[in-house]
Amino acid sequence: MSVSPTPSAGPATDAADPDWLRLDRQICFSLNAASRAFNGVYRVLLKDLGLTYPQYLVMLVLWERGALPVKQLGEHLRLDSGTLSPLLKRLEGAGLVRRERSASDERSVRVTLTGEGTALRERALEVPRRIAAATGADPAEIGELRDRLDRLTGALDAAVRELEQGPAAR
Amino acid sequence: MSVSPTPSAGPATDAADPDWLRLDRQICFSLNAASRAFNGVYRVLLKDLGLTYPQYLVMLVLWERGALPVKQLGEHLRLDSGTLSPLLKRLEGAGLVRRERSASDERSVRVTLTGEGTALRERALEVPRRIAAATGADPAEIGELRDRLDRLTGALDAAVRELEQGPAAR
DNA sequence: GAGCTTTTGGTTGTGCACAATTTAATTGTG
DNA sequence: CACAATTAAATTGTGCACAACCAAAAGCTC
Repeated sequence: MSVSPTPSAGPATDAADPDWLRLDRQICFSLNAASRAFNGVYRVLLKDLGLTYPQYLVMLVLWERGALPVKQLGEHLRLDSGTLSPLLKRLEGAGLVRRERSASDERSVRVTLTGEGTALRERALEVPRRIAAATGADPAEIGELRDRLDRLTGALDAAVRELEQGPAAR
Repeated sequence: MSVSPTPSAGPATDAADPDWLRLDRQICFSLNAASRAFNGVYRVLLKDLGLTYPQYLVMLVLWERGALPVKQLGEHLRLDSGTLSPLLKRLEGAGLVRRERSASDERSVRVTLTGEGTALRERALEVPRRIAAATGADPAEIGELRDRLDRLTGALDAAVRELEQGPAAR
């Protein structure tokens, strides 16, 4: 591969080269740190709105798409019911959404914005600008980073599918 | 800015332009998704070792630096005792580390690798290579992404500090 | 229509992140 | 020495992520 050989040590055990573990840590670690740092900024900015960051994501989808069943909400956000069910109950408890069984399909639960939930959008409008300011990067750079992350996510998801069902061959 | 104006609607309220919320969602959302996708790959690769991803990070630090007090472990990983204490107890329960009060400073708890914990390193050596393969990117691209994320994290952390103590002025 | 599979949500349990509080040991100051 | 302030961990409580499992409702097939 195109991995540059370690210029320093290790003639003896190439596989035990500590650099492998260090390099790796920095990749995954950097992403983890960035994710949590982002979370920290959102935590501060959303405190006034009474929302957590995942709750904000749910509200964004509802503001953009209107009422949705839980299933579709989960598809937009890549979250399953184990995460969404309690989250939506808290949003309902806060008076921002209603959850009501569909009449046509009793299995489906439709999530609808209340008046209060719709009104909250006004106060959320300035959040993106403040986030952009916090990143200290211009929109073009942010866009490039986003594309790169999306490609990475696609590759990682594909790798997981391959790892899980590839070797076992079902 | 380079944000393309919405071709469709909204002449009335510029501040209510839905694009702001959409664009924003994609930045934070992409990072969140990438972080969780990475977590998914690690989950699969680390299952054999009996480690979760944060536990793996702790082990990486210990393999690299040797025994450390909880405080320093937390500084390396940006994690506090609320996260580390139960995590370390689980690692101790798995027989990978020991936790012992320092003799010189009874407040401090020193985390030490057991023989089993040290031995586990051998089996972890192949993880980075498999992660790199899963990303589908060459090391140079990964390195660039890492630098970008680190810069982003720095800017976000600075923004949080400013938001929290700047306005209030202590 | 009886019986099977699929779909949709919910529940439970484990583990992590983080804020807030608590305890014990140490340090600093009079 | 007494006493306040600081420090290191632990604990508690809330919320999210995800796996595993369950239940009810549709949809199918014969």
